[in-house]
Amino acid sequence: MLPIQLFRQNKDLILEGLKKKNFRETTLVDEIISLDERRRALQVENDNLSASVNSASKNIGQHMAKGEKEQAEQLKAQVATNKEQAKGVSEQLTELEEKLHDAMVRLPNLPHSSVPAGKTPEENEIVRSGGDIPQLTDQKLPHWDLAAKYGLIDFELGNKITGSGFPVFMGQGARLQRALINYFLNFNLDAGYKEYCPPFMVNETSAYGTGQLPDKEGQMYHATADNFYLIPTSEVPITNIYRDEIVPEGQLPVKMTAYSPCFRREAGSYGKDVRGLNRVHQFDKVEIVQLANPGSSYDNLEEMVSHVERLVQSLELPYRILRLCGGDMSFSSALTYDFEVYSAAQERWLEVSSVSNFETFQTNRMKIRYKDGSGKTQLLHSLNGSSLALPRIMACILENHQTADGIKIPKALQPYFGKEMIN
RNA sequence: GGAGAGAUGGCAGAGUGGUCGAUUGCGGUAGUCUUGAAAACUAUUGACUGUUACAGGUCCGGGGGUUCGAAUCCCUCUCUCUCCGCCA
Repeated sequence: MLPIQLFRQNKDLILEGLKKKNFRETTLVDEIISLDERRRALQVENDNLSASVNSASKNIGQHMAKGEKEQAEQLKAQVATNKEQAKGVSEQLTELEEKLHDAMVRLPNLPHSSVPAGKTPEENEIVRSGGDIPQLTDQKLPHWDLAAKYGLIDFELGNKITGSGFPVFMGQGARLQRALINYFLNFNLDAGYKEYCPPFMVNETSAYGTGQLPDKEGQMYHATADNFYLIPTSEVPITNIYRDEIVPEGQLPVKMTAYSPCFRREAGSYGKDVRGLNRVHQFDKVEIVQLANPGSSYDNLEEMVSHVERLVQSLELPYRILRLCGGDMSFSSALTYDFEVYSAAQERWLEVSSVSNFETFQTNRMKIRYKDGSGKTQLLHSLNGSSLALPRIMACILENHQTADGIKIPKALQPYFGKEMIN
């Protein structure tokens, strides 16, 4: 949610940003401005009525105490008419506030100035790349075949137990999952992140706070009996830890990390995108989240990007970092870097991490604030990134590190996996 | 699941219809004293909205009601605690 002050002060900036993000319903902006003006006028009217009721009520009390019944009765009559008016005004006010709020939450975040214009993923900007693409033999296999060959993952069994998109990891495959989770968490801890193990279901307020609601309603699994949502990422519970909090400036930046399974309905996906581990309904991910001082949040973003980069490098995988164009960015983000790893067997790039600065878009909804040097309460900036999502990392490890003798485990991972090879 | 008790400012904890946005203590901040620190003392210290700035308005778990007036009375929802039951 954008701050309302921005609409009053700099409408053009909003329109420009929305255009870059290819957001079409720009009439919402004028609607918001006019709703806000009407709301404030009504607010003043309402406040004045309340003020006169308040002071009259005080006087009534004093008259009653002195036994001056007549004056008291007169004031009562006056209060009654005031209250009649106030009732109508406050009903209108509530209605306007709701309308205003509904309009505000439908607007996406504005892109940072460095975001390239563009509508499709092809227009994303390649920032840099690293690692070497391995030369595989003609016997190279995609990960779903490797998973079957070494007994690592059973996709069919998942169908039987739950449905498609719920793979069963087993044997060395299950062990590799556990190794990756532990390695990622430790890597994040070493960089100063605090570890959390949050609930995997959240209430409506939390889902709304990080922007999943109302924007992505249909993408989350919904436990309707209790009105809980299965988390699509641990960003949701982790960021909500600080909902309605004022963080002491000395604690900034707040750095948090968590492992969680992630649940996504992925309605509308199809084709080669969903083969094997490329797109599943339940997967594991280690997330990093920061709450940062607005003055330095883009430094924090760069720091997170290079953190994730070192992690990808340590897995000995070829990667590239993209700066997403306006049209490919998420609803809530102001600037997003995507990490893609090259799958030498599928001969395509797979997204494995997405690192974003949300500026005040989430914190405005969640009221996550700090006190600045002059003692004024200000919104913090929130940032997050995957560090890392497991399925495609696993796919790429299997595919890129396959040899005739088995699959080589990257050095950094060996202490966690306990072996040098899957064979 | 059953029965009972409760939810007040960063924390603890008063307040059961009328200057209560809220006594007090702790904590925080500033100062006095001190070579410095501690202690002691003094002052100050909630959030939101709104105004150029004042003023004004809202908030005592959420929502609704009674009343001229509600932290205080009534209804309802949520959550917490205690006991019983069940249970990884």
